[in-house]
Amino acid sequence: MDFLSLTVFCAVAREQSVTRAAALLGRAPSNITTRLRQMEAELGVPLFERQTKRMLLSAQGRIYLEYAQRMLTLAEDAKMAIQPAHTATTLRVGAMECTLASRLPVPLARFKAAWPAISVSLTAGPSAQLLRALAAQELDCALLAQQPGASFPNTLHAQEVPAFEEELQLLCSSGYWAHGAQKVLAVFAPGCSYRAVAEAWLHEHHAGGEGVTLRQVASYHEMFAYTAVGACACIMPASVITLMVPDVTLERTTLCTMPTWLVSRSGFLSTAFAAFSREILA
DNA sequence: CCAGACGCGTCTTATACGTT
DNA sequence: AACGTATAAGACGCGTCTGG
Repeated sequence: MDFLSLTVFCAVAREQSVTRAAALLGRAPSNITTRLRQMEAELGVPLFERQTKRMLLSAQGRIYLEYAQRMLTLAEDAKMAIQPAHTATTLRVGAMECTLASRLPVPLARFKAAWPAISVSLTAGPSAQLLRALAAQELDCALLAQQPGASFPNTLHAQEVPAFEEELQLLCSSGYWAHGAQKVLAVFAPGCSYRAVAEAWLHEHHAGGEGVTLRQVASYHEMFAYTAVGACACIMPASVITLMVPDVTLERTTLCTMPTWLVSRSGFLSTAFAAFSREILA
């Protein structure tokens, strides 16, 4: 078993196809097939269930994939330990849009200066989507909001550390709640942790949301613009409001604080991730 | 120590086979 | 017919062995 075989195995597992894995790795499909057969012969178990047009991981294959990825990460780490300036690697980071905008620019700049050979791939999304991507091994780590005490899904086997404390504020135009008209609360799509806070707040303060409708928006800028013109109210982190630098008079009421966690799969620790964690938690 | 012979592993190409 | 996997045959590169 060598690292090339592990790379081949991981590629087929990811693509679910020998042909696509072969194209990805720049090799002939038969070469990929041979590698897999050698691995299966050596291990004595089938790593894949061959279907008509798909290669699906067997139960043993799924177990082995985790180890294969760890071995490849470890190998990359070893190279980085020897030649930190010349080992190109990518750290896949997921983060909520607000965290990306308000919290990450400074630590990311510091990280890039200290580790120029490490590329950072950034994915923005709501917390639930980031958790799914983390579980599917599409991300190495993610920054997402979760109430203290709430647990992450068992399937993820997550390890998490608190990174930031966000103060969530209710933002609205002056006297917005005093008007008699139908009220609107701007929120992000389901899966956003702050939307859950907004819904809980509605439930508690507006009889389960009676008389208030939710308007789904795609960005904080959209949310802020609707709020500024008095079309709705919204709940957003104070750090994001600060970024907007509003020159309009809006009422701000602090509702609660909520931690943002740096989450990764249990046992995952690469040099790149360790360095990134240090910058984030500094 | 060096050069050639040899064996082994890995690769590609061509082709067969099964399924949709 | 198109797509995907498996197999066979031959080419190539590399390491080891051996004789000069």
